[in-house]
Amino acid sequence: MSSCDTCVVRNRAICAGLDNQEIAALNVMGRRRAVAAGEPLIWEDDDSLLVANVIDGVLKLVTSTEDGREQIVGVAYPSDFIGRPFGQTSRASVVALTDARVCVFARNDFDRFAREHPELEHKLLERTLAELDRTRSWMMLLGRKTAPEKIATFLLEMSERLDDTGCTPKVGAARRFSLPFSRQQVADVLGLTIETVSRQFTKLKNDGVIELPSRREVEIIDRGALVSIAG
Amino acid sequence: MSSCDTCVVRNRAICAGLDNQEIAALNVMGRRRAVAAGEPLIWEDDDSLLVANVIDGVLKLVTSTEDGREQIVGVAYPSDFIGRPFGQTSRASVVALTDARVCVFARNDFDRFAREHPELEHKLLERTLAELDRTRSWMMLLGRKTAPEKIATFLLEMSERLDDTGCTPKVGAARRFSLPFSRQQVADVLGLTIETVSRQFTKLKNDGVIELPSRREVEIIDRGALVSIAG
DNA sequence: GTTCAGCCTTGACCAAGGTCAAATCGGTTT
DNA sequence: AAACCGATTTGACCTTGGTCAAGGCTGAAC
Repeated sequence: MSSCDTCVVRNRAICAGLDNQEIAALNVMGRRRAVAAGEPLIWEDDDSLLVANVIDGVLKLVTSTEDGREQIVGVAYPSDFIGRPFGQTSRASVVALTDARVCVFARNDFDRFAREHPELEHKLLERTLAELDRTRSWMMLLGRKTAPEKIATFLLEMSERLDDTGCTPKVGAARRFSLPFSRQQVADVLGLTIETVSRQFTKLKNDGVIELPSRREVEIIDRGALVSIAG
Repeated sequence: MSSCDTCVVRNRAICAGLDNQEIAALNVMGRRRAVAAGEPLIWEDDDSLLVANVIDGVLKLVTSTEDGREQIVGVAYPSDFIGRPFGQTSRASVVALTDARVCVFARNDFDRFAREHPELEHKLLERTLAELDRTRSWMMLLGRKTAPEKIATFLLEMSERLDDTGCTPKVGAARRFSLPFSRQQVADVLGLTIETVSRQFTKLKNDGVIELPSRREVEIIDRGALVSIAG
């Protein structure tokens, strides 16, 4: 029995829709790997040697300047695809934010397999197009939104992606969730400093819009206010 | 004789590599269209009804907030593909910056054709992955770079994309070029205001890094300085 | 239970870049 | 040549968010 048979993201990842024979072939090429929180999986500007599906956990895609400034350019959740197929180098590092499990493939093998399986390439294309849409709307946030707008938008997006109630499949947005990000990482997503993030969080709490039961925990009290701040 | 036969981007656009029969089929589906400078081709949040290849000219992809702030999230040059295949809505408007010619397809027809021609989908995937890389490095610029760094990075990118010397195929970066952007549009690309853009241009001129022979014209005098400012 | 280290919050201050207003420039029309 | 108009530049001023420097929490280790 292949590990794909027991894969929890089997029907949501790009593997969905492949027939048994194809899954078997993929299964031979790939292997599961655990990545501890904080551990990198792919390095910026390195040769692109591997690609992967996220099984569980959350990972960040990050680019840095020489003088150490960081910008998180993407976040990968379970069933997301990471890495740069059909290209020589990766232009972002991939680092686990939480303990994560991924299903990794050598890029060469994956590229070859993908070219032979149009259905897989199609899935990858759809995912890449959706990611491009999401990335572009994040550009609007980075270029044109104020700090309060950025924070509100971020919290709303998180509440759609995460859910602490254990309710699966998710029904809309979560009221309460646990951030996979430290304050610094929130700052790196939004193009702000850690102090500004902290001050905006505190302000939302004081205004009764959110509760902060612990450092990573967020509870949305007044979603309407958040939507209106997000602009 | 099909218009593809005389198409100047025939070997660079996603049509490259298709056989004669495929080109003939595409040719039946598509039609050429002129878009005047300033004229929109696709509207944000509209149903995604068409996709296109750029034949010549430059177009911007732009998203706006309700209160009128704009962010240019992409720029399309000849041979680039625009529009949102395999999706119900477009998340950015596409507007011509210069007079442009495009080769448009009804999205439905294009989607169907693409699914039947894996080689075409592969080309589209490669292009989309490259665009995602470019978009992500622009996120770093928007989130983490200062105004002088943004302007310098922008001018260097423009000098690689544009060339007034008429030298084709291009040999490296142009020393002198004509911006397809107004000052306001430069501001909308970089997440700045028109005044800041103007001041930074003037400063670079006063420092002897660039010349500004006319409003749209730029000549790079000291590329090294520009690279060092870009960081 | 104490200690410790790392993360987070808060305050005082500062500067980059935004805002508002006016002047200037470059083309075009008359 | 004069008038005009939109785009750009420039100047004065101000706000947002960054910087720097203490403190305060919190959870893990002992």
